[in-house]
Amino acid sequence: MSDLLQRLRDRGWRLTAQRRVIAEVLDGEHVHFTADEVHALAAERLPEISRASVYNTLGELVALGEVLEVTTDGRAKRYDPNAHHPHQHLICSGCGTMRDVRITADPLAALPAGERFGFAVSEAHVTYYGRCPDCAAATAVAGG
Amino acid sequence: MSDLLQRLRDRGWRLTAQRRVIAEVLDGEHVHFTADEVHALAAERLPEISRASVYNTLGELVALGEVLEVTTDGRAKRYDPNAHHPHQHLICSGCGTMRDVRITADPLAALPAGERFGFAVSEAHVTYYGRCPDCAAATAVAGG
DNA sequence: TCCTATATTGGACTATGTCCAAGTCAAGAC
DNA sequence: GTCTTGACTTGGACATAGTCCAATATAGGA
Ligand SMILES: [Mn+2]
Ligand SMILES: [Mn+2]
Ligand SMILES: [Zn+2]
Ligand SMILES: [Zn+2]
Repeated sequence: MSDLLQRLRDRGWRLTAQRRVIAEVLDGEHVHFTADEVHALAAERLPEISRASVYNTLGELVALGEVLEVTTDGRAKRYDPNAHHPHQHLICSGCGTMRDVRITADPLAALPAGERFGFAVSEAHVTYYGRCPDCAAATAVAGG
Repeated sequence: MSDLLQRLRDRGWRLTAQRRVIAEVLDGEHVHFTADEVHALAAERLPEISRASVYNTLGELVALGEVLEVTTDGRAKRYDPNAHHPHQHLICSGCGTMRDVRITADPLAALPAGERFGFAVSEAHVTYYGRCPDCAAATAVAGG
């Protein structure tokens, strides 16, 4: 049993077939699926799983802090199981691929007091944009 | 005539009543309205303006680089007329208020080569989260 | 004033996400 | 192993944000 499933059981969750396949789908590196992608991948193993269960389970995992919700484009939210290692994101503006990255400076230090408008600032998200190697190669072929 | 309307005319845009009121709505500091908010405010001056025209015009302004599209929560996109002065955003996690902020370090410098995965990285967006003074005061009263 | 390419409009349609009442089932009790 | 029950799942209705289109209107030049 995965660490995630064990933690969920410790919290009193019933380990249903639906929750197992969702946990399996979310197991991996650089995983940032949309709810519909999670549903499609889960349905490969458990064809009758419903969209409602996927949304329910993802929402609960986010509430527990086991999964992060990431919204970058104006499209569907993405679900990130890498919740226990703080990180930022690098996104390809061509294909949308998203990589986890770790940065070497604290972005909070770059926000001077005079720019805080009296807010109690607690968190910063940094999102990098660029072209991935695949998209750069495709542009080179197509565009000259 | 505003600078924005002048630039649009220079680009060959027809200056319709709809485009004028949308430009008026977008004139101000710390403006980050949703499309529906732009529509409601524009309709105060021009009641018959359609949602389609608001979406059309906002989309064109974004394509021209006159307005920035900002997506932070999973809700509606926000439209930011402050496109000619690079800035980042500070958002209240209580009420959603968004302020423009300028930071003192280049976030690109914090992303080491080993974390770039072969991407040609071109841009970074930093979003700060915290509680605004109003929401902090409300919490202090309600929560003790 | 007239013409016409461009812009606007209402409404149908798509995508994403939420909610609910009815049925199902995991897991503890025995 | 069987029973019991409250938690879980489900399909479908509903909500919100956004796109698209054919018909209509109009800005601005001739
Ligand atoms: Mn991630
Ligand atoms: Mn802004
Ligand atoms: Zn790419
Ligand atoms: Zn606030």
